[in-house]
Amino acid sequence: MEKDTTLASRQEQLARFAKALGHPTRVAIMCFLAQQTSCYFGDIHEELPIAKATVSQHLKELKEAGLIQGEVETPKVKYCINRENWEKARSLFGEFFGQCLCKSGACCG
Amino acid sequence: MEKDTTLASRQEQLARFAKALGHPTRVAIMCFLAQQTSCYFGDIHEELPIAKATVSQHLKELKEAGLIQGEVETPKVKYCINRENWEKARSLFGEFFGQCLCKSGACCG
DNA sequence: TTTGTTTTTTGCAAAATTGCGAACAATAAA
DNA sequence: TTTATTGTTCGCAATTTTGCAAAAAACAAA
Repeated sequence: MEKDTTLASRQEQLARFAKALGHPTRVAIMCFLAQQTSCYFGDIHEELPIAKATVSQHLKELKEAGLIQGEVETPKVKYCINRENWEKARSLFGEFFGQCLCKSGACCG
Repeated sequence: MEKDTTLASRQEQLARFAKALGHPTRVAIMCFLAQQTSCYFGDIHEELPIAKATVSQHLKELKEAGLIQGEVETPKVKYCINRENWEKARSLFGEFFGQCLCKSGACCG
């Protein structure tokens, strides 16, 4: 089973990542995770002015998008960026913004 | 009135852009606009397997996020990327993915 | 076993998103 | 004026998202 790298599938993957980043709280979580060595649930919750159930929900979405991963260290849970997928996202966004710079002089004006 | 460049406001702006890009159809529209010299509504609609009302709705959201702009050329409407905001988005995503590369050796593992 | 700690899940309500057909708006052409 | 052309808006339904409190899960410690 080969990896699907068609334009459509890359666009879908980009949209999936973008959707996960489409909420300020989730962007804040990603930035926080990127700058911390310890990243337990409680640390993340402490940073945010929202209920822990809500934090958990946002973490779940980031996890399902593949941007982060969680590791149980009973009774805590340590969260971190999923480096492999993070790199994939970086690459897709890079390609997206690269090709969309109107090289051909397209666009209005 | 100064421009707000706090971390929180940049995160919010990034989330707004990301949210607009959080749907495969809208990503496809952006890619299409970036590669065309003519970009009338009809051309965009032709590319997509969805009703024109739906296309119009997606264009409206991209416009409200500031990523594109429309210009009436009766009876058509010409759409194009909003270069200024596009550059702003590119910069924000660049910063985001740049700082989140785990420079400090943070993250698990 | 009971208690305590940490996080997830559940249940609920409000709001937003998605998609479509039909109706409408704006203008040019016949 | 009537007719065509091109897009937008409206009204509707189905689904998803967002946020929270309360309950549940998982396990260590007393």
